[in-house]
Amino acid sequence: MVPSRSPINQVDVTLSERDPQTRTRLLQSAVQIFDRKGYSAASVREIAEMAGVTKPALYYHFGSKEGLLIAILDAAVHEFARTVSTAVARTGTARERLMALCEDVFNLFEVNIPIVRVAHTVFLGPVEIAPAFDLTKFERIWRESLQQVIEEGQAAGEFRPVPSLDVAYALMGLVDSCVERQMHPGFDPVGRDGLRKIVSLLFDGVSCERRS
Amino acid sequence: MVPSRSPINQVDVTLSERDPQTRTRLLQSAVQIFDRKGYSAASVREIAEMAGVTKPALYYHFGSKEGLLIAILDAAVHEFARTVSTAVARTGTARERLMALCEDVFNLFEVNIPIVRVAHTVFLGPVEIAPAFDLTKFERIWRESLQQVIEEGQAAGEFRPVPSLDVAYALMGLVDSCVERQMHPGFDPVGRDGLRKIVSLLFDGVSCERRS
DNA sequence: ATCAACCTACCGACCGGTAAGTAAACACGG
DNA sequence: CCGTGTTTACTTACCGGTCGGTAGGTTGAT
Repeated sequence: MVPSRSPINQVDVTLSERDPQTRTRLLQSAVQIFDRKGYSAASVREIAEMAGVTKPALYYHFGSKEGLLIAILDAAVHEFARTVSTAVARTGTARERLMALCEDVFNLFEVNIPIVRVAHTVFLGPVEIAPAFDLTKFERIWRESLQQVIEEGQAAGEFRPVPSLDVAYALMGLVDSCVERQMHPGFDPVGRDGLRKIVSLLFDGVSCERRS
Repeated sequence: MVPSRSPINQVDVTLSERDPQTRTRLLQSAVQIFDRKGYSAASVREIAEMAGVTKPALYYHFGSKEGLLIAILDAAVHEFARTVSTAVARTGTARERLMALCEDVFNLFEVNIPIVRVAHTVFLGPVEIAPAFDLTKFERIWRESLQQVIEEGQAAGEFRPVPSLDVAYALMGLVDSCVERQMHPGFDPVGRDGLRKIVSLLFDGVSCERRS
């Protein structure tokens, strides 16, 4: 398995231009390997080979294995923030906007499952392996956006006056669990329709008679 | 760090009896190390040392690193099944029984967070590291128990006639997300009270006007 | 005498990371 | 337009350390 200038594995390269794609290919390869093997079990050799370069090229661009992971997570958190901020700017009832926000986050995660798995296992996984990167950014961005729309809906008389934080936790839990069901082959995927039905349950309630 | 017969680290041993605690101590040590370092990054040397034995003792009892992991997960799934089956046998309204089931599962997970983290990262983590063990057992046991109570509640006219699977998914998602918030130091823990409030939201609904 | 339950000592493979060399692109004084 | 540092973006070759796993001996109980 010699590192080749024209790697057959995955990303093909137009050839003979020195830099411009190397960094990107390293990032793409790292996401794949981290996804399949996990961060700890992934080897920088394998990542570099898949990208068609050698190990020191990786260290030139990212400094360390952890630097590579942080670069991936950094890009992910920026894309997540972009998705959420555009979703919040929509119009409609608070319920419609919350549903759209949940769907947009679900869609973003669904098309980036490898990155989601990496972030997820790094975040909830072993404490001593955790990189110098604040993964709670994801949670804070999402929670604050949700709470904003929820409180607007309560001010408009659309929602009952329950604590907006609890509603935000509930919505995040529902979306997360739907994403997790997409992540594992042993689960029946719920899909966007399933997500809509489940989130609707939270809005409308399950019990016939309401308490409170 | 010489493996000692009377390990100061964690589990203390009554001393000089040869076998009977070794297997148990290995399991307890493995849970701690897997929790802190993750399965891949954990070393069998370190696990054996913490248990006060040497590596071949571990291989004598469990055959391989993966065998050790499977033994942990096996015990966990049995305790989980026991907890769920006793919780389902309670009396009361369907809502009360579902709430109690969610609380019992939450409590079980809360006092076993290291094992939960190990199972969680192994289950949702890297595909190629996944052991020869069916983690969907957890999901199946829990989902079927929930659906049973939900359908009884619907038959009694206590719940609206929505698909019981959707309600089960929602409840599992809510409980899981509360557990995940307990797992990470960067989150404000929600606790049992938070769980009750969040699950109540699903029963009573958030919107003022119900659709459907 | 047998056997379960370990121990010591060792294996080859692979790990993350680095030192030192090099080819191409670029900067710039003449 | 040319020669010539300087810099960028890598390369080959190597390091000490650790990994999971095992061969074979030892010890105490039955």
